[in-house]
Amino acid sequence: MQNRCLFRARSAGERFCRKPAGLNRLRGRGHDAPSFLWPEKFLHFPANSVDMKAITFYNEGKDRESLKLLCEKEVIYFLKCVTGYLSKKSQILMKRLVGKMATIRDVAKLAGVSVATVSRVLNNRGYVHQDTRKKVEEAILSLDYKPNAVARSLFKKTSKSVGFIIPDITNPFFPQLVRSVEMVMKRAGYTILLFNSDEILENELKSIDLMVSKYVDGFLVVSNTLKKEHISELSLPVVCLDRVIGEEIPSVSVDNYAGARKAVRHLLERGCRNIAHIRGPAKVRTAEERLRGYRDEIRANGLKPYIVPGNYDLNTAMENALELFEKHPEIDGVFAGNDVMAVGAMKAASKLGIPIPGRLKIIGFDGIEWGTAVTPELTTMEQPISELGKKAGELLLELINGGKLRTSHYVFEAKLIVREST
Amino acid sequence: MQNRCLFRARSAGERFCRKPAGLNRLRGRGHDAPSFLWPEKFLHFPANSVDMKAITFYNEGKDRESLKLLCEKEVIYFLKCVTGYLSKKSQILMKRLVGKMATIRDVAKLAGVSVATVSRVLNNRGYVHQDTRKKVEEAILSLDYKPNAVARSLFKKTSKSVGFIIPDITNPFFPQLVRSVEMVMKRAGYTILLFNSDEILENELKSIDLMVSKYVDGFLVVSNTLKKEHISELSLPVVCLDRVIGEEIPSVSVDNYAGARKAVRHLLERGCRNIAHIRGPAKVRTAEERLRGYRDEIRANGLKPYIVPGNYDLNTAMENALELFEKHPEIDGVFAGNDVMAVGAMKAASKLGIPIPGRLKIIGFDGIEWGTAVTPELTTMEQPISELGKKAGELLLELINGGKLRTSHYVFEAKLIVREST
DNA sequence: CTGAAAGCGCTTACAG
DNA sequence: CTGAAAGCGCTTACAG
Repeated sequence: MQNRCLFRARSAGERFCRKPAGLNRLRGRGHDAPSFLWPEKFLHFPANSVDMKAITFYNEGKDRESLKLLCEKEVIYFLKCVTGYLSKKSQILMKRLVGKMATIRDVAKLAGVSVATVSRVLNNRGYVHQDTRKKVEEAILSLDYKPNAVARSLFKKTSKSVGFIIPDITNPFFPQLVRSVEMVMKRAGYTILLFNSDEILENELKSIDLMVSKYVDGFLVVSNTLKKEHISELSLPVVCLDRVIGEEIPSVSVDNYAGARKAVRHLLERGCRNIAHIRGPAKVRTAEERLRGYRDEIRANGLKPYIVPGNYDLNTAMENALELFEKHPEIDGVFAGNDVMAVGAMKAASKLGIPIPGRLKIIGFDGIEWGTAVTPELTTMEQPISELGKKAGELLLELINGGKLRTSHYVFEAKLIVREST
Repeated sequence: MQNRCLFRARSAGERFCRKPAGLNRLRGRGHDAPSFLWPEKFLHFPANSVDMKAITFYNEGKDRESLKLLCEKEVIYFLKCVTGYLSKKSQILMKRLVGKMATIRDVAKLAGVSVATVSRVLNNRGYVHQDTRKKVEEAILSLDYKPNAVARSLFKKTSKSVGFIIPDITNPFFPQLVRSVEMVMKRAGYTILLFNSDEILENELKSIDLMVSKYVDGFLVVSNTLKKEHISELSLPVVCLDRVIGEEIPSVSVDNYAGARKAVRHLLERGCRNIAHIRGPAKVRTAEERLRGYRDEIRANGLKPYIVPGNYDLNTAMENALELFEKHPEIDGVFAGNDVMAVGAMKAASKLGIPIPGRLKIIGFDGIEWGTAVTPELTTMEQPISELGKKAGELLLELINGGKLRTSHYVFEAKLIVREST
């Protein structure tokens, strides 16, 4: 039996890329080897020595064992030399073992056509003869070839991915938003890069730089800190979610002002006269708008406003509500800036033994799932979160496909969901 | 004044890439233009006509106005021709207006060095003379150059990004997990690609294909459906989270069995004798383990098991608990497979007027924030979610950097958090 | 209908 | 210390 050895050892740590010295003397020695075997391409594993056992295996036709051993031993081998006259099955096997993906050239070679042709059938563009197409498709299948997205990106300057900057996924408002955005984008073949910004401008800017360098096709952002200057120079489709950044940047949001007024009106209709508002954090647009809505509605009814600070989180709201209820036992209604704070207020009331909705009625804002978990269930101004996400995703897609950035602002209505707390 | 016109109109929709007919006759006409201006590279905008106003502006030295007009009018212009002898300031301006990023070649040209040298200072590798480095850094700054991550990826076969497949971000267990993973990965310079799988194998496999084609450096996965065959052939670092997939795949999880026994033991210590278990979905490993823990602990104490199905969600659990409580009024303790279902059980009890913890004690599993929102606050077996995520991220990073996939399984303990429901 | 070649924007081994 | 050149894996306009 002839020696089918194709492998060659190098000293450990050695690396080279092209024209390694001495390699031009390398020839195939198998009876089916091409006469001249200049290695076009090869992989490198820091090697110690020729692995005789592997060679023996290989000579005995036990490809799998041989290759496995070589991979384990980290021996250099010359991929192209080998694939040049290995059986198709072994070729695939080898690539797998080595974690090397088949490329368009492999497919072309196997199908006996040019890479251009393969590309054409891949992209279904231009003319390809039926028979040629068939050959190519077979090659693709047998090599389990998957086009390399990175290479495609580099040429097309597009990556089939979009970024999504949110303040904090841990805030129960966002998971649903992310989910609905992902759904639309995935359907269109886009991947989501998720960034939590903690509302810190620097983080947002860093994320944007990263996205740009990765050729994202656009991004969605929920932010108060970001200004239009940061975005408008980007010449990249951007859609703002939940909060409007500027006239020029398309956005999808909810009418917080109207929603707040409606919430207060609901409490009024339920007979409340001393209505407090637990407000969200200063400088957060949604919080400001809800506060304004509360103020205007209270004023319009000639009532006295009670405003306590909150931070859109449970504990601050609970503590401040506790203080409020103790200082102002006349309070009979609370409009909380969001559901989480509403739950905080409910806990405060429960601690003081104030029955809900008997002596105190509470309404929140957002419509997150928490509201149905608590007892009594929370009345709230529900935001159509999924629709927000869906719309934003669709808008972004439209911008990406249309190219030109049209400016448009979509405003959804918050919807009163009456449950047990009012 | 000389005509500094550099722009040339084409008919609408026309596209070309190289050697457009007639262009070899194009010359620069500005006094500072190079003598021969073969366009190496240019951008195309479907154009209508030469914009004389833009040319006038340009001739008057009003670069900004000129360029703006041309961009608006979508006129072809020859980037390289122009950048060839435009002032540095105008160059930057132009690129910005056109949404074209500076490349390494622009930097090289501006600094008067080769791209290799620029690359060297960029990557801080190899020798670069101080003065050269300075020149390059200045060019980088003045062009606001950012290296293109995609091109780098293509060469390096690495993308500084990792995937994260989870069942559903909407499940309150995952946001915190995602957050903590993101934190470790971001610190190391990695971006997260998020995939919601809905536990559907096909989705998971699709996501994996996508990730591979995008050269992710590894990924994290929470899945029951994925088998080791799907992963082990990938030669890509993978870490399983929350659920173990196989001996070979490194994992980070919680000892659900022990946690479940501890939970039941806690109820026993609190005096419960008829303890029910609302189990999680069949075939979900965590659910099975918790069930087994419950069963063994109950059996070890010679008690009778009560097991009702649940689906890790609120409503199913509530309905089934309702039925259970009505059929078995002797039940005095509930161990729910997760917190969400525990809240469901609480709601059921509250509907039937069963006082908690007076006549019924409830304990959950997970330690999600919900538990503190409800009244009474939920006793639970808290999983160290953030630590899980952190550990998983670190493990993945280690695998990515180490290259070799070592197998290791980290198991955390669930911790009893006694609150008001027991 | 098909292939050769140039190019996307980087990095690296090699040869000065 | 620096530059020319090849290559990562694709796509596309052009020339058959």
